[in-house]
Amino acid sequence: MKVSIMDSDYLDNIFDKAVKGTDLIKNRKTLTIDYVPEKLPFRDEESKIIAQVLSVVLKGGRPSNLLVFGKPGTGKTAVVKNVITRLKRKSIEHGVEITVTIINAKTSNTSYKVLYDIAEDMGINRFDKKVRVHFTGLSMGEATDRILEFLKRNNLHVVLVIDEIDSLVEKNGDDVLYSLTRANERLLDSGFISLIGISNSLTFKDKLDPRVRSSLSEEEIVFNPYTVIQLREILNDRSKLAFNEGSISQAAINLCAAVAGKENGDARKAIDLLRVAAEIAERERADMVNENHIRAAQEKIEKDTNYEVIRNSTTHTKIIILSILKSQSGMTGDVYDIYVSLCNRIEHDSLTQRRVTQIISELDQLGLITSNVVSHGRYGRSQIIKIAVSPETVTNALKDDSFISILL
DNA sequence: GATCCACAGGAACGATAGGTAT
DNA sequence: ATACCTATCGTTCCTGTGGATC
Repeated sequence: MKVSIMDSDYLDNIFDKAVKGTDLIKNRKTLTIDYVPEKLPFRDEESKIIAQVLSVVLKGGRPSNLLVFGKPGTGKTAVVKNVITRLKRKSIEHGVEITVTIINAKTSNTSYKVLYDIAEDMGINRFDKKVRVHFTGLSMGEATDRILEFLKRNNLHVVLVIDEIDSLVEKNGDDVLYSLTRANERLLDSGFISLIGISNSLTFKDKLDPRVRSSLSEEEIVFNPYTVIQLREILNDRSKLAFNEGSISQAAINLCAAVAGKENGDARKAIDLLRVAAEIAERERADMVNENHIRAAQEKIEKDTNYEVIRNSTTHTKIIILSILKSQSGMTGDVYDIYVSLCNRIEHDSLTQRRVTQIISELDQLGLITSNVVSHGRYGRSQIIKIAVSPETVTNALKDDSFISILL
């Protein structure tokens, strides 16, 4: 009986703690990806330029199209969003009507889905039952026509933000962008579209058709990565909002900044790291987030993402990952042979080598494996493929699949 | 220097699935 | 009922290539 009393004390303690809010974290929301702070440190210049470009809209003019470049986590999206909310506020003050549509090209990963999202966001489907842009079934041309028709009829001034625009072009080419940049010619004076493209890739422009390129990048702005010192200050600011006084050590913040600094100055990752570290510290019921929590968080993030990616792959992809793990040499031919024999063992049809190399290069892009092309002279050219994840993570993730677990 | 291996990776295309227009 | 739309996964066919060996 003694035990159960202790138990209940112990539980009470947890609940009390939770209720009293003696947690480390004061405001959890400020550590999530969606949170956009009021002021973004070190991005004044960039904000100014974007604001200047867009300010034309307040006088009823069409702002130049704008292309925003920068590595992930350099604050592109946040700055653009910030400027736009301010612009909206001002436009209401001045009695100017503008429509702002923000879409993410990575989540809506096909050309048609992009158009659908635009239509949805602008509210076409709510206004007009007859000329809706449906989820599917329309031709691309018809969908664009309907969107433009809608703009024309309502004389809308649209600022269209396409986030991660590079992933759209990568996968589907620039057809959509072409028709969007040409849209103003068709609209004449009834309404307009201003495009703001946000790209993670600096070489994005090279993949565009020259006509699209020149029209899309009437204005350009590059976001440089944050330095470690800047990251530290950002994290300091953020942790003042997020944590209770004295719940995080300066050393932990410094380490966090250093880690993220190594990863291209990615502020998003830095903040993510902070959040996971805080969660770990809370679970341990530590009274302060310290450097060890940051290190643990780093490990956890890496493991979790890889685990999820593998677990959610198709059977073929899983077998290929396993083949790479089992292969001694890591050469394509070797991996493929192993793959085929594994497929035979579970009586699963095997894919052609062409398809397998494609899947392998997809895995490479995800960072699950590394591959280098090596020439063996007379004995041909091949990739050397290696798993970039710990073998335990792989086997853990594969264990859940009853099909595959036999092969382990 | 020519040859030739063992692939890499582009292009075109088909089957299938989910849908609209008339 | 029929024509037509796009996306995804896969196949077939193909051209290109770094460098050890002849």
